[in-house]
Order: sequence, then C-alpha cells, then structure tokens
Amino acid sequence: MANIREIAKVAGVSVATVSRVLNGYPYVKEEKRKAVWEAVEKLNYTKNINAVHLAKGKTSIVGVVLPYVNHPYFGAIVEGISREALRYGYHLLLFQTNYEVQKELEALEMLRMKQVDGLIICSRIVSWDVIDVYKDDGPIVLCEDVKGRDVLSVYINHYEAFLFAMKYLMNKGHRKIGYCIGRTTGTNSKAREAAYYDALRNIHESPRKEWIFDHCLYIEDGKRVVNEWLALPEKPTALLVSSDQVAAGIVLWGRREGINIPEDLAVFSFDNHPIAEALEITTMDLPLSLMGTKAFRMIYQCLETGKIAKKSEKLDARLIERSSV
Amino acid sequence: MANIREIAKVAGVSVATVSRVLNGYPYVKEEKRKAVWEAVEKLNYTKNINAVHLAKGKTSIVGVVLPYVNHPYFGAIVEGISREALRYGYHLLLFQTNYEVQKELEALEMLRMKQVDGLIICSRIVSWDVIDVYKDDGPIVLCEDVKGRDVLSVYINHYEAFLFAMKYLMNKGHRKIGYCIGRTTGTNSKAREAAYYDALRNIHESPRKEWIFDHCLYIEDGKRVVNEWLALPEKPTALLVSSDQVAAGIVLWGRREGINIPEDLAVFSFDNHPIAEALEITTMDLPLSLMGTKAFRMIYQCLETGKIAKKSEKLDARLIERSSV
DNA sequence: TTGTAGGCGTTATCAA
DNA sequence: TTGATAACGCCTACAA
Repeated sequence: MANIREIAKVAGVSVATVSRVLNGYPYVKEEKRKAVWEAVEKLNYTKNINAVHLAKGKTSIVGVVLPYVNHPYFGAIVEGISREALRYGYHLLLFQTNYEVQKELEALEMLRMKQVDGLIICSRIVSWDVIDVYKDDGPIVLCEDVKGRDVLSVYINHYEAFLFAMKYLMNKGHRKIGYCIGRTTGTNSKAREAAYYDALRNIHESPRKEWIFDHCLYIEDGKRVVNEWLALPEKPTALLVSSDQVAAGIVLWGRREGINIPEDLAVFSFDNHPIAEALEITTMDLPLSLMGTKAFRMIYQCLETGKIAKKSEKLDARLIERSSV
Repeated sequence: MANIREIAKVAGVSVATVSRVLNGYPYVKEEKRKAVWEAVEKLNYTKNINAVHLAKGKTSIVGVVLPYVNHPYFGAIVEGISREALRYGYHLLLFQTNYEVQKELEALEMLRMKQVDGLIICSRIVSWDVIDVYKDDGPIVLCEDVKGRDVLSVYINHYEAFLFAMKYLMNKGHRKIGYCIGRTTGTNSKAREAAYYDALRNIHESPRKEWIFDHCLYIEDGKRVVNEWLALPEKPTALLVSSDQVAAGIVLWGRREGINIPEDLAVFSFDNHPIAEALEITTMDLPLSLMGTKAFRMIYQCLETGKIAKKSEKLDARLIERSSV
C-alpha cells in the first residue's frame, strides 16, 4: 500500500506538500496540486488513519459504554448519540459491559490509551473513585445525576418523574402500589426508589418487599411479574413499571390470565416506546434520544473548544395519559 | 503523558526491554522486569494505542455497518457480534448508515484506511462493484446470500423461510395472502419477494400490488397496515409479515379495530422476538444473534489465520407455531 | 538477556 | 510557496 512518501516521489514534490494537498490547505500551486492528485489516483492511495491519529493525538472516536446493546432503552440513547456523531464526523466505539466492572474498566482504559477521545457512560456499576482516576484523560459524560461531582452529565430527572407518577396513581385512589425495576443498584434506580419511598411515606403506607419486582428489563419479565402478582396473598392495585417493555409484558400476560387493566391492576410505565401506544399504556415520555444527542454535544464541545458551557443538564419526563391507569 | 522512552530512562533499561515487559515477553531478568513495572507505576504510564496500531498495522477493531441501531432486528445481530468480539479482545465501531450510500462508503473507506481490520455489513444499499473495490483491503462479511460472489457471508435462508410460511398458510386454506416488508430493495427482501411470488404462482394466484405493504419496520407501521387493510375493497385473509414488531402492531391495532385474528386475518411473522410470544403470534425463529456471532468469527479467523474455512454459511429459520394463523 | 536503530505513515514547525 | 526534518509512541529485527 502506497504511502505519502511514494506519492511525493511520483508527484515530484515533498511530503509536506502532499499533506497540504490532501488536507486542503492553501499555498500550493495549482500545478503541483494537480500532480499530487494524479499520483494519488495512479497509486490508488489512501491515508493510514492510524498514523493520523498518532500524529494528531486524537481519533475522532467517542466510546459508548452500556450494559446491553439490544435493549430499546439503550438503543434509543445510542440512536441519539449516533445521529449527532454522524453530523460532526465522529465515530462510535461500542462497549457492551453486561454491568461487569472489568468491561467498564476496559472502556476507561481505552480513554487513557487514547483509543477514544471521550466517553459516554449510559449506565455503570464501577464506583466514583474509579471514574475519578480517569477524568483527566478526556471528557466523560454520564447519563445520571452526578450530584455536583466533577464530571459532565446529562440525565433524566427520574426522581421527579417517579414521584409524579406516584401522585398520579394516588389521585386515582391507589394506595397499594408496587413497582418493577431493572436493577436496584445504580443512581437512576436509587432515585426512583427514593421517590417511591417518599411518596408512600406521604400517605403513611409502609413499603412491602414482595411488591418490589427486581430484574425487570424485557417483555418476558412481565410474565414473571404477573405470575408473582397472582400468587400474592395481598396484591397491590397498581404497579409502577420502569420500562414500557416490561409493562407491555404485564399487560399482555395479564390479559391472558384474565386480569382487567386498569380495574384489577393499574399499570403506569416509563419510556413511551411505540409498544406503549399500541397497548394504550399510560407512561412518561423519557427523552432518551435527546439525552444521547446532548451527551455527544457535551463531549464534542469539550473536545473542540476545551470549554464547558454547562456541566450538568437535567431533562424532564412528560406524562402520556392513556388508559392503563 | 509519559511514553515508553521515559519509562526506559527511569527504569534504567532500553525501550526494547520496556516493550518486552509491557507485552509479557520472556527473556527479561526478573530484576529489570520489576524496575520497569515500578517506573510504569511511578509515572502513571499507559500505552498509546494509536502508536501500537500504527506499528502493528492493525487495530483489533471490527466495523459494523447497519441502517438503524435502534431496531430489534439489528440489535440482535449486534448483540451476537458484540458477545463474540468481547471474547477475542476485539472492539466494535458502529456505522449507522440509514441506507445512505455515502455513509456506507465511509465505512468501506475506513477499512482501506485501516481504521478497522474488518467489516461486517448487516444490510446495505451500495452495489456489488463498490464492495469489490474494497475487498482487498480486509475481510468483509455480508449478512446476505452473496450467490457465489467472492466475499464472505453468513445469512439466513429467507427464501426457504418465506416459502415455508407461504405453504403453511396455504395448508390452512389461505389463498389470498398479502405481505409486509421493510424495504423492497436488498438481497434479503428480494429473496422473500421471490418466495412470495413463487408460492402464489404454485396455486395460480396472481399477486396484487395493494396487498404488498412496504416500509414496515416498527410497531407503529402495523397501525398503518391495519388501516390500509380495512380500506381495501377486497382483503387478503392472511398476511406474511417480515418482522415481529410490525406483526405485533398489526395484531394490537387489529384488536382495537375489532379484527379477529386469525379468523378475519391470519398473521404469520418472522424473528421470534419476545413480543411474538406475548401476543401468541406464529413466527419463524431467525438465528440473528448466531448470525452475528458467526460473522464475527469469520472475520476473526480470516484475520488471525489468514485462512477461510467456509466462505459462505446459510442459516435456517425454525417454525414457532402459535395461534395467529 | 539486552540494547541500538530503523520503521510504521502522518502532521507540523521552521527556514528558505 | 515549498521542502527538510523532527516529532508522534511503539514494535521488532538484528547485533551483541
């Protein structure tokens, strides 16, 4: 494969001139410019981008850290990141972690090694001190409330959203409310949990362990929830479900079991995916794609200007009222 | 940021020795080995991976080309690729193309520029001659039937799967069969179309344009199909739907419109996503994740051994019989 | 077992 | 406008 030196030789110019032509810099005589392009054509030359990366000290690649690539929640975020990255000529390196510390560390190491210029962490399990170690190696944006810590972040106000949903259910007369969540660890989950407990406290209800369903991520998890709900001696009359996917599962398997929604069981969900519309599930619209877009922009701005306009941005959810409550 | 030379200086050895230690090569006195690690620790050193890439002429990155990151079909493929890539220490660079030629070209260019060692093209729009141009720049695996062309491929036998489904519907007495597809261009779509036409010809039915629904990708497209179906003067009694997402939309909006499934309209779908189980949709299980895994392995084998065991692999679909037909 | 030196392919600085 | 040449940071013969 030809390199810039060969081009220089064939075109009868210096490598510096070739580089100038290749990168569209001024101050090159039209004649030489042409000679260079001809040589490029003739030798079927292309830049070796690794050499560019090394020389420039940057890659125009942003790393995306997420537990599962194949979940609509993260799919929506990645979509938002991807769209914006495309606009600015950046590429995306995917780090699927399955919430394994090792994998997350690897992504952070890649930032240090300059494999990526910046990192967007959609969800994590590593502790703050670990992230702190890497924060001088490049911009890191987290999709969670970092509560004043010295890292960039764009996040959805899950506390408010959950609280809002709880109040909505209470206004409809519900007092016995359970909830379904993907995992109980993690900032976002904690925020939701806090809202749940706070809301219950307000009406002097004490939370019950058996009304909290963990590991709810996919449609099929709704089946499990329905079965467990059916087996409950005392049942909640409403369920707050952190994902439309799971809510859809609950509604669908619930129907098959003859459960009337919302009469027997009200379902209030989050995300506002198309499936929620199709099933007429009341949900909170979460601006996931927007969050991805904003996360990328933060990285981008940091990279290009070195400045940070806003260190942290909070995004609000929006009620989509349908008939599952 | 410290580099290998500084480490050498601090440790009192040569850069070659540092490199040996860093890469775990033998023939280094334990004492020097220790000195190197201490220097690494002291200077908080990390390799610059771009320099490694340049020196080695490879990146251990595989590019993944797909139209939409946020669709379950492609999500499943990426998941399979990702899982396998993780095992072998490879990383994934995502190219979301939206089926724009420009974007696909960019990915191919990245192969030439050695940004990626290989490319997995999940779906494409560029023509064969374009791909031919790049095939000497690194292994390219396509997820479609390449029909003897000189490229690697792993693909699902869509023709057989569609034909099988058509026969299944016919056995159930259907003769008026429509179909829904994501796009009408593309090898996979053409294979499905061919099966559809061939099957109709077998029973001496001529295809009708108004029974073919294009641009069906997401749940919400099912709504459109239902509305169009309702408006049809003469309606098909069965629909072959190329995606569970769309089938789910059809079933759900169909129910809301009072359509009985399968009595008024039978729905036969593809993918076997959890949503199909939840809605009791008869579908063909497509080994998407497996296809991704195999695609990666092909690239990997090609890269590591330089040899190709199998140039092309065909994967079969499997009937999942439920009650929508 | 260790070190020297050249190579990987660009970019960027500086002098002409 | 142009060209030399020194980075960029690591790998790897080859020699010792």
